[in-house]
Formats: sequence, structure tokens, C-alpha cells
Amino acid sequence: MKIATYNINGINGRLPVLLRWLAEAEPDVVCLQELKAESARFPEHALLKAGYQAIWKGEKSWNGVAILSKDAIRELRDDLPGEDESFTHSRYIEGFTFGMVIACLYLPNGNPYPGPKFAYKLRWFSRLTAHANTLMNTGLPVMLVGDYNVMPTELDTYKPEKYVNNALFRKEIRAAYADLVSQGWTDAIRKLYPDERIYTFWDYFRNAYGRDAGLRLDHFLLNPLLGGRLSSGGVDKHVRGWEKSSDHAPVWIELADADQAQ
DNA sequence: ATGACCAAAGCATTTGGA
Repeated sequence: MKIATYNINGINGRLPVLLRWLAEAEPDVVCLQELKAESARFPEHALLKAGYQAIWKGEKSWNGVAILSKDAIRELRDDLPGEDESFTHSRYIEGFTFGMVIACLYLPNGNPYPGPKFAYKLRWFSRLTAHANTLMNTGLPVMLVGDYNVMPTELDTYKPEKYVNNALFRKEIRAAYADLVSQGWTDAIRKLYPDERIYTFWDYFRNAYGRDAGLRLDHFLLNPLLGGRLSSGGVDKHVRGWEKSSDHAPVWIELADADQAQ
């Protein structure tokens, strides 16, 4: 089965692009970020017509996450656990579908560094890591999918030196990512392509896509039950070149059936 | 160092994005 993640950057403005890509790529499950729409404005009907059931959590103007599935999907939670008065953004939704727990997340950008937004990003990350530890120990197949707003290593940006003091690449945030992964998660795309420069985002500015000045920000973290089923994956880079495209491209992986995995 | 391009909100221009 095929699972994808796509920071759509406005689900209503880019609905034609999303539907075109869904018809072409035929993923079974899709995690979406940056809906930029209130929950009531989620295009549920158009997606049902395209064959997808959905769970979502929007908010006015910004953020917003959703999970689409060709099979029934049950919502498990619509935020990370814990208390934080600044935790009002719609950045996390977790569902159960195809026998797996799928967490769809949109980590804060965190710029400018240093500052309160970067501190918020670190706080958000530490709560994700705490909850990830809980999920890791459930005994269920789990994946943490979405826009992490983190380039994990120097291989994940076209120009590492330019990003040393950027919130997407600061050493604290790379350390937080490495700390999360060390719980036993597999970074699926990096596992499949250990040495390649693979990007999932190209800025609208400065012809970044044309110059391939990209960043790898969208990740699949698989727990060991799913890591053994990973069979392929990639970035639908051409979609970034479409008219009215998001600044991110869809990323996808394929898993072998549970009974075929070893 | 700056600005370049987008969407949303709301109807001009600001804000956030990464």
C-alpha cells in the first residue's frame, strides 16, 4: 500500500492540483498539512467523490492538518497530549486506518532564530517526542508523517552554510530530530536513499525549483513493525512544477502487506 | 543584508511562510 504526505499550502486554493495528483498517484492514505482553512471549509465532498474518507482539523488562515484514506479511518486524537496555553494551533491529528496508527503533523517553522517562535518550536518538538515514545510502546504499527520543518542533515539542503542559523537547521532542532529518531524510528526516505540529495520543498522565490535549490522537510518515521515492510518511496517532484502548485511536493512510500513482511 | 513569490483576510495592505 502507498502512503503519502503533502504540504498543500491552502487546500481550497489548490484543490484542482490535489485532485489531479490523487488521480495520478493513487495513494491509499495521504497526510496533508497547511490546509489554511477553517474546519467547516474542508472540501469533504470533493474528496469523498475522489474516493477518500477523511479526518481533519483546520483553523482560520493558518496551519491545519488532515488524513485522507481509501479505507475507513477513525480519529484517535486531534492534538498532542499535555498542557501548554500556547498550543492552540491545528498542527497534529492522529488516526487509525489500514491497521496502523498514522500521526499527521505540521511542526512550527520556528523562524526567526533566536526568539519566541524558535522556543515554541522546541517546546512543540519535545511534546511530540514524548508522545512518540508512548506510541512506540503500544505494540501497534505506527508512523509519524508530515512536515517537520527540519532538515535532518547537511545532505538535506542545497546549501547547508546558508542555513546554520535558520530554525529549520539549527543544531538544537537537528538534535531534537536525532533524539526522536533514536527511540527506534526509521526515516523511510533516508533509509531508501542513504546518500542522495532529495528535496521535498522549493521556495517560490528566486526560481528555486528551476535551480533545484531545495530542502528536505517532509518525513516518514516508521516504527520497527512498519520499517520491515518498507518497499519503496520517492518524491513526486514534477508536481511542484505544475501551475498553482504548493511550494512542497508530495512524498510517498510503499509498504508490503503485513503477511508478506519478515 | 535584502528581496524575490504565494495564500488568506477582506477589499488595501498586512501577515506568515521557510
